[in-house]
Amino acid sequence: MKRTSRDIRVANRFEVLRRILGAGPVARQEIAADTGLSLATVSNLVGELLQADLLEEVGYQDSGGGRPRALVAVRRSAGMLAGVDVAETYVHVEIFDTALRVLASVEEPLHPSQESSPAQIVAHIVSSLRAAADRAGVGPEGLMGVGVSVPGQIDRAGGVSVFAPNWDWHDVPLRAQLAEHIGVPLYLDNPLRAGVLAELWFGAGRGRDDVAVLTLGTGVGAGLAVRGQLYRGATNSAGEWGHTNLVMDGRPCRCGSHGCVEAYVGAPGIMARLREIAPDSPLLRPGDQTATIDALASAYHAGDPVATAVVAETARYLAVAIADLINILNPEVVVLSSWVAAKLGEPLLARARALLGRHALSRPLANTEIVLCRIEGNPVSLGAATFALEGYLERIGGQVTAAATRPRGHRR
Amino acid sequence: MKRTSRDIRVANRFEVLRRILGAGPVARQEIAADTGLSLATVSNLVGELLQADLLEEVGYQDSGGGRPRALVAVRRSAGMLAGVDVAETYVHVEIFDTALRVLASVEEPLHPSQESSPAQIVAHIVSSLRAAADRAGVGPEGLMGVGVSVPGQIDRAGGVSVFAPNWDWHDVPLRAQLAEHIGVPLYLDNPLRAGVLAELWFGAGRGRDDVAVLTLGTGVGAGLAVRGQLYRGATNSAGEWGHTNLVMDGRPCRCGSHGCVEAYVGAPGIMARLREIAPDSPLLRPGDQTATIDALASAYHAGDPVATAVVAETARYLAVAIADLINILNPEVVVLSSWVAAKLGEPLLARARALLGRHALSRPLANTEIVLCRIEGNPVSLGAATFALEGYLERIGGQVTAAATRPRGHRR
DNA sequence: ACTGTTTACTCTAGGTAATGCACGAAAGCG
DNA sequence: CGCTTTCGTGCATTACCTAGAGTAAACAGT
Repeated sequence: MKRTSRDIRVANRFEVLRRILGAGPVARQEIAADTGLSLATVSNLVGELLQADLLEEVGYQDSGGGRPRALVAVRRSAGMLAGVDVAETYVHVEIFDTALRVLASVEEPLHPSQESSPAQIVAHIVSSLRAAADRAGVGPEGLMGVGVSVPGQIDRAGGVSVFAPNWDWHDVPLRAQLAEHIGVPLYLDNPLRAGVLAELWFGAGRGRDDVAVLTLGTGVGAGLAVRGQLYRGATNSAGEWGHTNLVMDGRPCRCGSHGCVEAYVGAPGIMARLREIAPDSPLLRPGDQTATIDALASAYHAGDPVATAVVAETARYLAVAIADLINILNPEVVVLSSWVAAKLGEPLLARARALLGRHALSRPLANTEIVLCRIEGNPVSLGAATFALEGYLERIGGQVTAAATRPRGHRR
Repeated sequence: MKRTSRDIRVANRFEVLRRILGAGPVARQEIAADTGLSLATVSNLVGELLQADLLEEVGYQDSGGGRPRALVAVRRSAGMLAGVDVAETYVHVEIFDTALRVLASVEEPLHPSQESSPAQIVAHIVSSLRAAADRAGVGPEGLMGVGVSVPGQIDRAGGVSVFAPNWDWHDVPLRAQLAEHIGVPLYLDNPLRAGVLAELWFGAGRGRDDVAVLTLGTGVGAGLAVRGQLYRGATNSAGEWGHTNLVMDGRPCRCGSHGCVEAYVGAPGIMARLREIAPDSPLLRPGDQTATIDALASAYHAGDPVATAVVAETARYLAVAIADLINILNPEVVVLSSWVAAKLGEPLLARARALLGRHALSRPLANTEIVLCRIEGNPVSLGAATFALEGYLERIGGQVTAAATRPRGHRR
């Protein structure tokens, strides 16, 4: 692992921009105090970002007798980024401004049975990206970068979908295929990693070193961050928490193994539990996970005993699985994300919390914050766009150091 | 996580010394090629280490017509380090030379029922350290540093044993108490972290980024390394793999939970299995884990069906638990260490390997090497001494750059 | 208005690191 | 005794971060 001083610079650049994004208009002094960097360095980095037109000075803050503090904020019109979330049943594209606020979004459905070839998926990505960019008033070539999240295992550096079980893809050079249609920098990765990036920049992971972001949806997994940076593992497939063991020789899992976490706390697992508890329940919508989870959520809030039993039992499994993660990784914060967490997260987490003490070691547990994802909109497309933002930040800067902000044009 | 250029320097210093320790006498050129550092930088770092007397030039290598390459090696007489492994039933001290070869070792037994106060343990550490240093021909004050591994959770920076379940210690300021008797730098941590440090410097973890070292003994746990560095987690308690779930509502574990990995693959767990399979087996030595595991090992090699069944069943559990770790962490290498692995590791690993494919995802599994610990002697005291070595390396250097090795005193 | 005070920012110098390049060192070869 | 080859190191350069000096922009009291 070759480390260079450039890495420090880039990390500091990330950090400064993150603070500004998180705190809105903010003074240099405050950034310096928060990051522990010297004021000179912050001033330098801010100058760099100002010159790159990513920031602007937006006002002044009285400082009680002295020179007022200039407040810097992200120049939202500096450019646009796109984040693409490709899932089994849809392609979701969002266009963001440089403050990562959604400007436009487009979703196209996918029909898993008929649409599974790379060419078809690529066509959907390209067409929905064009449509979204159009709505945001920019040509696709005007974007600063595009991040794409696709399920499965990704060779990020090569831009290759190494293996996507849902479409049975093997070594599909997705980035190259997309590059034929899109002439801006492309970043490919998977939803777990996009999710953790979104939390690190905009969610509960801000300013934290060690983070686990649990994706609770149809599939289940964890995105991990270590020392403030996304952790990928040896082959970019760390975080497959959904396929760790929960019950020896338990339910079969779609991964081929038995007793995986996913088989118990993923949406199909929850449906199976509902079927076990009440085979004829009207809450059960065969073939429709979303509707079933929705029905469970509203029945739970209405006090329905079947829904309560399903939630309680699911929380029992979830608690054990979260405890495992806490014991192994000792993270500062664990975030529950994705659609099952959005719909059922609150009762699941409340009940799981009460059980965690039975399984997690008490000291790591006491030092771990467990929260629901608070990011509005789709964290995966946000995270994908953040890959593009990071890529852009890595490219800027260099020889720019001196006298970047000379003409101030101050009031009066 | 504040990163500074000093960290880079220290990391490079570690890396260079690691190569020299691993490869024996080696030329600067080779180090540069291996590490990717420029020859100038390597020369600079080597000069620094030469001036600190940690290295010496030991010979020359013909280079076919040109100036011969000078070979540098560790000057083993440069000083001594101590590593202390404190366990439930013994205190084991080893004195090492600067190449981390054992010069002397002393072991004192502990009687857990009578000796559990910090003062008693400290007395044992101090007395055995004095005895060992004496055998190595050095006063305890002549050591370059002492690393101490004690079980439980450690506040490394503060040198405090935060919690040690076996002695029911809470917040014992062990380093301060030891410092009253030992006037050299002291480093406190736990066996999991010592074990992974030993593997990173001297074992299967050399040159690897992401490593998991499994400790299979009475207790079970994992030491983790990420990006080539020990991973501690938020409160220095990452790696408690032994207390992750293997069987929902399974065997009670001494941690208070149920169904933990430790309860199935730790030595007491293996004994319990033997008792289940053959309650009257002569292999069973009640109250003596070591003898029982020894008996199992030799019976296994003699083809005994009971021992075979016990090993096979244990391997089933071990395979699942290792698969979990591979799926979550995607490490490059997994090392099986500690005394159960030493005695029974070969058959356990052979059988577990055959089962791993059923539980671990195939691509991460295919990229993970799983090996037995090849370190001779006690990896925990070696790792503890390595903490002291790292501390020493962090302190040296600074203004030393110029003309360090001028008088060469070349042959002829 | 003027002067001092306070606070914010920037510039310069200095320290640390890595590295490319050139030159001296140390061989072998004719 | 040059000539060639290959090492190793000093020096200059570049790229970081930081302390501290200096400058800018306010306010307060004469």
